[in-house]
Amino acid sequence: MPKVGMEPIRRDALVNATIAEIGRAGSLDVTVAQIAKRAGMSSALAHHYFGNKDQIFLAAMRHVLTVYGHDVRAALKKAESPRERLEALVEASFCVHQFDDEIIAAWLNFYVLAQTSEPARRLLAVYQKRLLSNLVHDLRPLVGDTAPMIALRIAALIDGVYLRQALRDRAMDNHSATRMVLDAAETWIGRKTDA
Amino acid sequence: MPKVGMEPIRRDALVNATIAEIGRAGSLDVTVAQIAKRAGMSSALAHHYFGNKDQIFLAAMRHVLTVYGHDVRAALKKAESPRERLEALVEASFCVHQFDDEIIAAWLNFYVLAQTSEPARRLLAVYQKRLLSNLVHDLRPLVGDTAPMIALRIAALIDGVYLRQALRDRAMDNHSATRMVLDAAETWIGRKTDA
Amino acid sequence: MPKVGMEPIRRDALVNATIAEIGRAGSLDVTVAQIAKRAGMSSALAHHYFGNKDQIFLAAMRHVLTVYGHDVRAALKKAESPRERLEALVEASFCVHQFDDEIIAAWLNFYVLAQTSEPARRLLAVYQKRLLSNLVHDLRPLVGDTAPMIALRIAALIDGVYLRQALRDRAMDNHSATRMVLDAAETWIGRKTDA
Amino acid sequence: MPKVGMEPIRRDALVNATIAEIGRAGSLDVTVAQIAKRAGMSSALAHHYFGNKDQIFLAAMRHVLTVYGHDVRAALKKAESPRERLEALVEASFCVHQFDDEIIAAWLNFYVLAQTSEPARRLLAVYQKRLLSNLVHDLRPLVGDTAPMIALRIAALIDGVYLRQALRDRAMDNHSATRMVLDAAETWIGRKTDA
DNA sequence: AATGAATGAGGATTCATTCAT
DNA sequence: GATGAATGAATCCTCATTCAT
Repeated sequence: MPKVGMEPIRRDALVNATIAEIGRAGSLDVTVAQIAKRAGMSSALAHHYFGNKDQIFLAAMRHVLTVYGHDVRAALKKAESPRERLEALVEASFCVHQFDDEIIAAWLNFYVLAQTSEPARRLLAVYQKRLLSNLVHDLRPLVGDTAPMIALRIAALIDGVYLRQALRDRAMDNHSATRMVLDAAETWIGRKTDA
Repeated sequence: MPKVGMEPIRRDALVNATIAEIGRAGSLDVTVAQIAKRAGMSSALAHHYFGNKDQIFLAAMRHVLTVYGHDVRAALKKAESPRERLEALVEASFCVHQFDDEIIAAWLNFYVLAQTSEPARRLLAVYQKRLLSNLVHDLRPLVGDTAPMIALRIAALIDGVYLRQALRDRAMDNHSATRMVLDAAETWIGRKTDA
Repeated sequence: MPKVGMEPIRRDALVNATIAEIGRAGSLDVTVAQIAKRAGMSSALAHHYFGNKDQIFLAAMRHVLTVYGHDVRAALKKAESPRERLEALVEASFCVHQFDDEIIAAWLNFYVLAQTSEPARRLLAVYQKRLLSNLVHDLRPLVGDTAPMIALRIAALIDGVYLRQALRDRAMDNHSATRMVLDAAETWIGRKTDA
Repeated sequence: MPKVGMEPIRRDALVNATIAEIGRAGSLDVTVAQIAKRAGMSSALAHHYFGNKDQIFLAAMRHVLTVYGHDVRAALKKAESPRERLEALVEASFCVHQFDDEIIAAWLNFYVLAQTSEPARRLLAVYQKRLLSNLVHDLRPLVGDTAPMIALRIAALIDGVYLRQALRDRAMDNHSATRMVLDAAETWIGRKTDA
């Protein structure tokens, strides 16, 4: 067995384990030992690769945001009109990679982490800014100057749906979530021209 | 100094200190000692009055929800039409007692707490259910059978605004927040009768 | 209600509560608060009357030994021959006041207390010495110079029966216990002359 | 210093330190920190290896019982007749490993522990049952059907001697203790054949 | 006489992190 | 590269004890 090139494998395993453990615990009260165990290694090794617990959390966050970014890009690739792109953005936000109990719990906790950790806050801010600018970009042809305002509403609505989902009380599937946001947006945009 | 009847005073002090500390820390990683110190007593006394840390957190949560409930009732009292009541509900959600950095941080963390603690989950669920049923009640005269759906959108929107506020990035004041939600709702409701 | 003359009542209540709590807990890990609560008063009052926890334990110990002393004297009063007195001593050791789960647990724990507390050790030593001298006194007419040796055996046997009883495993009632010790002693003493 | 395979060494050290500390304190009021310190390590490491204090106590108890078991087996190996085996059993009970202040204090406290802890109770019960069945087995050729009764007497006598020893008052050495129990038993058995 | 109020001192337990191998 | 070993620094919680009333 080659001992070289293990680094990316180990790091991936830790990142995934981190998300899984946060999901399981429903909070950031997760020990490095738990994460490492799930990732199949010693906690010492986790430290070796990441330096400290904060870095592990940040890497996990980066991973979630990266996957989300991929989902968005993939969805946008298939879209051909502004309205399709808009739908793609919302769909991506609720796509199966994202709208999963584990990931939702992770998102919620990343918001909490962002209260304490400046790097975490920055990561989340970047994601929000990107979503907003995407939304504005695709809304402008449809609604003109009210695009920023409506984009903000849509973004907030998406976040709100996530937050409520985190309570698992009146759970929705990803399709209903997408529909709900798109239907709400529909009224703001005005009757469809194409879509 | 009276040496009797301290219990309610101490409990209040602890509850307030808890919210303040959660706000300061931006997380539930707050020690009983910190809370007790801010409340001006020993941690032993905090345990004496609340039994354990969870109970302290729950009491703090109950307090926040109670204050919110008061705000809602006060706002509703002045409202005279369904539409006014609707506006009152949204306004109360963003009223100055609620839309304060400290309280917002507390809310966010209570959502996290609800992931772990069944009593906490129940408390939040009650609050959500009450908000929803209030919204539905006042929307029905305005929009008929779509009331539940629109109520859900409004509730999600409110939560979303809170969540984004928690990042303190593009901070809104409570008026803008209220306006944003009401404007968004306006489109769904339509200018049926009046205000 | 007269407030005077409460002291002996309170002290008795505390002593009884102490024994009961030690019995319940099966150990000396009993808090002053628990004892005071069972005795129907505040722990502060318990301290007022006894000074500190050690004194409470010692008083409880003294009480148990005193009751035992009474039982012995009462039993001896009815006895008319050395052999009857001997039987009376053994019977008293297993009489219903003594051979009760609560009291047995207390005895066992007093032996433990005696390891740490010199006054406790002295109390137990006094009890042992008195039992021994009683036994010797009544054995001498029956067995002559071997009395001290046989007394020691009987005393040890009694203690051993107590110790095994503490495990509640192969529980005996007080009659069987008495019989067992007396039968054992019988052999050492030789065939009965009177009794 | 080897940095691997420390576990058994550490566990042994902790077990011995536990017995020593219980002996020193004369009670179970011994902190993990004290035990760990005597064993030459941090209390965190003690927890790492044993999980919690109860497990440490149980391990210490198991150790004492195991050593006793070894002593018994070793003594029995040299015995050739029932009577010799009987003497061996009693001797082993008072052998130098057992009849040591530290170990006696430990035994006494394990009896107390057994009041609270079910596993502890089971351990003691096993030891008692084994001793009894050994005694019965070797008494039967000597006394026939009264073997169980006499076994019980002997067992109780042994325990009683231990209990009295715990007070350190009229301390015996292990030879006198053995003699005392064997002499007492002699009368019950009768000088049937010889040894 | 009686108690609620209050705390300092501790004790079990956890955990991130470091280190030697 | 990998890990078991090890610990200091917390943190929750308990409790005997004191004090003001």
